[in-house]
Amino acid sequence: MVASGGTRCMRWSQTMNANALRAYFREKGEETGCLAYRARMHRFFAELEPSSSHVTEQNLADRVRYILHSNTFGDAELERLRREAVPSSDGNATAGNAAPLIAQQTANVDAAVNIQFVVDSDDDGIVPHELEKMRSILEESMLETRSMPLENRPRLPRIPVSKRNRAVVRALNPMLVTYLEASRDLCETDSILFGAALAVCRIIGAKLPMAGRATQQGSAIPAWRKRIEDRIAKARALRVVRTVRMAFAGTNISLSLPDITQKLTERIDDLKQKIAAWGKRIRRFSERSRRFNQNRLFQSDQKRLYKLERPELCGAVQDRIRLTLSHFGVDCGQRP
DNA sequence: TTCGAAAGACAACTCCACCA
DNA sequence: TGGTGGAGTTGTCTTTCGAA
Repeated sequence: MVASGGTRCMRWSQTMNANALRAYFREKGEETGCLAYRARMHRFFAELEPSSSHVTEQNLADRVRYILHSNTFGDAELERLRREAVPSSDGNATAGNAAPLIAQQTANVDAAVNIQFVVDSDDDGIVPHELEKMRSILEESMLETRSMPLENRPRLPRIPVSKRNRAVVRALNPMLVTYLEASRDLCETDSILFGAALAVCRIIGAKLPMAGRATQQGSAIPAWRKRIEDRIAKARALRVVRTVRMAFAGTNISLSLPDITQKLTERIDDLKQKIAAWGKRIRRFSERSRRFNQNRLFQSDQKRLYKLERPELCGAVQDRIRLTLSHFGVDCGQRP
């Protein structure tokens, strides 16, 4: 990601976020307005995250502020990190109780994840003791969802359709009936259903992103472009004649027969044309996105656009002006 | 029906100016 | 020196639509 100023955006993982907070809490502690804590916090963060040497003091301070205001971590998790960094800090009673609860919940979830249950090959049934385990995960998930603010709910992944996953859903369905019948309003129904979906994810071991939208390692290259580039690489790596020669080795068929030669040539031409077409598609996309960005910058900040694109753009603009003027019969000389 | 492109909305992140 | 608001940029996700 490239943010304003042309520097590359980094992706902050949950571990880095936690370390940023550890450094913040450790150096800032309970004090307010303490002096030079940012430098100390920065040094401590560098110890915790040696690979993040490019993070500046200001970056780190911004990041801490962002984490604290964006619900990246829940209150209980924040309190836990604070107490971990500043052991003398007692915290308030609620948070103090919440931290062990979270720890316990995490432990439960860890234990629940990816149960190796036995699926009966005939009727997709699940053995009774696994059903009990699943029921307890379901109950935990629903309990958790009920007390969780909507914005803190994790984004659930799409679950691939498989015999195993279908069996889990089939096994959970009858368990939901009791809860749904007792549900008094839509909110409760919603919470039950979300809890059930969460339970399915946990049972099958699907990876759940952290609450509040996880930071994912993104790629600047769109997926379709990567696919085309792969295709091109594969097509280029293909040695048609050599492969065919190897395939026919040991037989009496000669590759120099006119019919075979013609077919090979056609195949090679076909591949070449495909590669050219794929390449053109990528170039069209690059050009389009370059123009799109220029237009957007032109609308928002012309000064900046000319500064960034000076050499080629100035030329292009001058050409355009010259063309317009010449259209009205004005001669403006040659370009330098 | 499936796949890919385009467009829009929103989230994530960075930088800078300003104030106390 | 630290805190903060706000602007700007880019990535990701979702929806829509057309082509195969």
